[in-house]
Amino acid sequence: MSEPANRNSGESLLFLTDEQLRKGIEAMFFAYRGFTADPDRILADMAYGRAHHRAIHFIRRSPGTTVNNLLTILGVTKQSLNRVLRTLIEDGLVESRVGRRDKRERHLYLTERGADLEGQLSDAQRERMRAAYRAAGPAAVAGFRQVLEAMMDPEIRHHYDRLKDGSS
Amino acid sequence: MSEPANRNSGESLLFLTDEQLRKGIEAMFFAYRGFTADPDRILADMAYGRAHHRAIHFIRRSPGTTVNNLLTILGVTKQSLNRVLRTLIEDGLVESRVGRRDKRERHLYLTERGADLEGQLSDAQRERMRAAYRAAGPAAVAGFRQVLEAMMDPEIRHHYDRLKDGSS
DNA sequence: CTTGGAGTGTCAACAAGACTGACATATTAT
DNA sequence: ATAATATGTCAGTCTTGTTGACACTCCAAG
Repeated sequence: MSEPANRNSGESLLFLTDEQLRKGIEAMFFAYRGFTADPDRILADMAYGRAHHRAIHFIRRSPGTTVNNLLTILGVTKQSLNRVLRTLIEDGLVESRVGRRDKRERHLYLTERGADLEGQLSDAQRERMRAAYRAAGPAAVAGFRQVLEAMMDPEIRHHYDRLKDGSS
Repeated sequence: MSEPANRNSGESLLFLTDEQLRKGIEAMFFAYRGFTADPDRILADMAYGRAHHRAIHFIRRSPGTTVNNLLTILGVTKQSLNRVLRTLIEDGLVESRVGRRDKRERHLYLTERGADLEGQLSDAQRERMRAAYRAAGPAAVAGFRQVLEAMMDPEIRHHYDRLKDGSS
């Protein structure tokens, strides 16, 4: 193929072979396995799974969020989320309060016990993230976030951006 | 909280708050959704799922790989993989050849039809990866890979490193 | 005030894809 | 010969996702 010999450095560095992209795809696959490994190990001992982890993560992140909002963020059906929420509420990890303005809505909060579990799971996951950040260095971390953000669907990106940012 | 006012820049930039790490965790979660979205859409029309995609990806990557090897890379049980492989072989997307040195082993190859599907799925996934790489720039891509690699379990990292690298 | 629609909860049925455990069969290594 | 390895398969379970249907509460528009 007739690739021009000289271009500016930005463009030439952005000539990406299929093999380079493939390696990036594999990095995502393997890294995600590591990313979920620690919480999964903790959850395996209890009657909970990854879905419960996700629910309590985002409830802790946005206390008082509604079921519908959580639905959108998690990208699952209400039936699927409801099963998870029901067990968490029954077990006393999550509290569901009827909305005062709109009584159809349920606002979700972690109980003390729920916050305990969330902390335990988050600690494990953050520890791995922290170790990876330290190993890679600050510049790498910035790049990491940039690429991940560019990989999100625009709608999802919108929800992501609305979550409190810890970069300040 | 007696943080020394002056440290070297590397250390001070590596002081990571829980909120910063939390944001990174969420970035992984949302980005992985985008990462799998395109192949999932294609597969939804067929009788295949994400598990089939993973299998043919790594068969295409390491033609002639054995069942046991694939098992380790994918991190699933042989029963789980066998179900997937069986359908792929029955449908003529994957060929299983008895090993010539060790006749217990089965070496796996994509057929022409299998390679077609693999290409279709990979094209979609690579396109998103390429777009994200372009949007973030070359420096970000390097950091992205560094952090992901540091996040992998050491054993898995070993398998990852052994796959052909496209960075040359 | 009635009616329509939105937000929520719940029931039932189902499917993908993971798991464990047990067992069969070749084949190779000791 | 015997033990270990590589694979395949059957049976059962679990988590987590899906559709579809239906009821209830509440808000807002007519």
